[in-house]
Amino acid sequence: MFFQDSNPDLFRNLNTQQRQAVECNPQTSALILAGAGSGKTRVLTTRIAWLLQHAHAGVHNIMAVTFTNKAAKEMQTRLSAMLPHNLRAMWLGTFHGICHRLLRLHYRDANLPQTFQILDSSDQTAIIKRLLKQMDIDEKVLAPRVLQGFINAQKEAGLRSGSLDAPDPYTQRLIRCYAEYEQLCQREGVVDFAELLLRSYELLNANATLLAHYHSRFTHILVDEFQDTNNLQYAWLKLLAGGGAAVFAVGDDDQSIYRFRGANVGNMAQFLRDFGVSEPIKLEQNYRSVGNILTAANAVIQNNSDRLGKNLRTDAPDGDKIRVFSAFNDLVEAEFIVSEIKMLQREGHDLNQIALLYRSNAQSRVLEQALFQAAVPYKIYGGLRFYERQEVKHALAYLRLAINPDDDNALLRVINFPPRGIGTRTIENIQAAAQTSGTTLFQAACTMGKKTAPFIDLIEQLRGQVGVVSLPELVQSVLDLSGLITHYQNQKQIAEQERVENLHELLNAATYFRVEDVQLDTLPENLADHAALPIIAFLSNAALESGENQAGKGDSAVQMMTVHAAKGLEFDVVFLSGMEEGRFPSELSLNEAGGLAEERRLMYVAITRARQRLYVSMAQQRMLHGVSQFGVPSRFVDELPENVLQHLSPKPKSKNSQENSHLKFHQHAPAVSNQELPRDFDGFLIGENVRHGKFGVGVIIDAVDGGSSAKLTINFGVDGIKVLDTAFAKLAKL
DNA sequence: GATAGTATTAATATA
DNA sequence: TAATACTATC
Repeated sequence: MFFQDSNPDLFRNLNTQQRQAVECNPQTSALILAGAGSGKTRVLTTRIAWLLQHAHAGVHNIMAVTFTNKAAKEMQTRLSAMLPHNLRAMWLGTFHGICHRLLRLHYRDANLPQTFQILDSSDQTAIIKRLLKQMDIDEKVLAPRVLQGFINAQKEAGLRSGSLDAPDPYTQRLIRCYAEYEQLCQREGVVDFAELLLRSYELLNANATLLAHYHSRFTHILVDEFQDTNNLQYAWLKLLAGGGAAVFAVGDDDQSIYRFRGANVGNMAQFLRDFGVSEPIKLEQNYRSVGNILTAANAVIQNNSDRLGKNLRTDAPDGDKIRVFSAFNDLVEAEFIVSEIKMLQREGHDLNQIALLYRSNAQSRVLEQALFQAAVPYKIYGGLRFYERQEVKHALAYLRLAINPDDDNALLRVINFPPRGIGTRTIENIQAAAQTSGTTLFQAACTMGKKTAPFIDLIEQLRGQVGVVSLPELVQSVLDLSGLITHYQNQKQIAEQERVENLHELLNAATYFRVEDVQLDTLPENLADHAALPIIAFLSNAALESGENQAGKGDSAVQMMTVHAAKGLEFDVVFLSGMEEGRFPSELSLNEAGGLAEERRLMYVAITRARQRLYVSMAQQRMLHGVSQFGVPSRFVDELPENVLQHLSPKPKSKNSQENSHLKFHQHAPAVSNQELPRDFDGFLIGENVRHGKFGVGVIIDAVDGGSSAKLTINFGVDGIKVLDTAFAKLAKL
C-alpha cells in the first residue's frame, strides 16, 4: 500500500509508534499522546507530508493550528524543507492568527468594520478602567483585573452578556459591565484576543453557507499542544471539523500547565468521545534525556492521578545523577550555580545549552546579579516585549488614529502624550460631551475649541497622509509630528534614551515590513484596494506578534527563563532553582483545587527539559518582596527517587563567621569524588531533611558535635530556626 | 496641569 | 525589592 513514497526517507527513521501515528487512517480523527521529547513536531509535520504524498489531501485541504507563532514558524520551516509543494494555500497559524484571517475575510458577515483593530491585554485593561470610571464604579469595589477576567472567561465559555443571568447583585453588575464593554468595543471597532475566537466561532455558526464552504475545504485539521486548548477553541475546532474533517490532535496531558489561562486538559478525553476515537496513539520513546533524568520525571508525575497514562522510556544510558544542592540562602544558591556554570564552561559546554530555570520571574534578579558579577553572559527571556513598550505603543496609537480617529482607546493614550496641555479636566469634558451627544471622543474633541485644536490638526495631518505616503514615511511623520522623539530626547535619564532607539527600531520594522510576508496568516485579498492596507497589516502584525523574535540570539549565553517559558525547549544542562515549598509548588496554587497537580506537571516539564544533566537547588533563606523568609525543600524534591540523586552539600560553616562568600562547594569532577564526605553529627548531616513532632519538616543548616550527641541548628521554615540536641529532641530522618 | 513624594501590593503567560 | 497608583504641592 505504501510502496511508492516519493520521498521515502521522510518516513524511514520513524519508530513503530511514530509511524503508526503518521500513517493512521486519513479519514478519521486521531489523538496522539506525545510524551516530552518523543518527536512530536516531527510526527505532526511528517503526517502532513504523508497526507500530501499519498494524495489523501491537497495543500488547500489542510489546516494546521498551533498556539504560538514560534511553533507555527517552526512547522512552516520544517515543511518547506521536506516538501516540494507550495504551501501558500495551506492554512498554518495560531488559533488567533487563523481566526483573525477569517474575520478579515468576512468582516461584513462578522459585523466588523473593515479597519477593525486588535486589542492586546494591556489595551483591554485600559478600556476596562475607562469603562469603570464611566459607570462610576470604584476600582476598589470592582478591581479592573477581576472584570477583565470575568469578561474573558465568559467569552471563552461562548457566552455573550445577553445570554447571561445571575441572582446575586454582584454578578449582575459584572454582567452589566460586560454588556457595556461589548458595546464600547463594537462602537470603536476594536476586538480583543478572546473576541477574535468567539467572533469567528459565531461567524461560522450563524452562516451555514460559509460553514459549508470551509467544511468542504478543510478535510484535515491538525492541532499542536492540544492539552492547552480552552473550551472555546475546542468548540471552534468541533464546529470547523463538523463536516467530517479528520482531526489529528497531538498533545500531552502531563504537560498541561496553562489551566490558569483557561486551558482545559479535559478536552483530550472529550475529544476521544466527540470524535469517535477509540484509543489514543502513545509516543513514549524519549529521544532527549538520559535514563536518570527520565526516571526522575516518571517518578514525580506518577504522584498525579487522573492521567491518561503514559510512561516515558529511553534507550540512552543512565548518565549523570541529578545534582541536588541546598544552600544557606538565595545568594549562596546563586553563587553555587555560577560556580557550576563556570566549571561547565571550562569543560567546553556551550552556554546556549545551559538553562537556568525558576518558578517566578522575581527569582531571576539574584541569579542575574551573580552571573553579572562573575562576567558570565546570560540572556533573560520573558521581560517586556518590543511591541509592548510604552513608547512603541504610543507611536502605534498615533498610527491607529491615522486610519481610524474613532479609536477612543488610542486617542486617550496619546491625546496628552507628549504633554500638550490637555489635562484630566479637559479630557473629562471631552468624555462628557461624547457621552451626551453619543459620538466618539475624537468627534467630541473637534468641538472643544482651541485647547484640543493642535491635537486635532495633528491627527488630520496624519490622516491626510494615509494612502499617499508609504508606511515607513507615515511612521516617520508620526514620530516627528507627534513630538514623541523630541520628548524622549529631552529626558535626562539613560533609560529614556533607550526609548528613542526603540522608536528608531520601530521605524526600521516599518521599513522592512513586507505585507506579503504576513499574507500567509493574515492578509485577505479583499483588502487589497484599501488605502490603509499596509498600515492595517502592520498594526495587526504588531498585535499578534509581540516581537519576541526580534530578541538577539547571536552570542553564547546562559538561557534564563521561567519553567513555563521553557516548555517545548531542551538543553544539555538545566539548573532548576528555588525549589522550596511555597515557591515551587507556589503557595497560591495550594489553595486551588487541582493546583498541586498542575504544579507537579510543571515540575515534570522542568525535569524533562534536560538532556544530560540536571541540577536541583534550593535556599533555606530567601529575600522575597524585600523581606527575608525561611523555606524548606519542595515536596517535589522529596519525590525524586534517591537512587538517581547526588547530594552536593556545603561543608559545615566555620564557627564565628557570618560571611557566606568563603563557603566552598564540593569541587566535583565529572565523576563523583568521595574524598570529602559530608561530616556526620550523631548520624545527621548538614543539609539533610528531618521531621520533628512539633515543628514539622526542617532542614539542618548547622551542627556542633558534642561527643555522644550533637546540637543541630534546624530551619523549620515558618516555625523559624531552632537549635535542638539529638539527646532530647525526637528527630526522624526523611 | 505637571511633578515629586508616599502608599500599596505582589504567579505562571500566549495571542 | 520594585512597579504602580494615588496624593500633595508648586
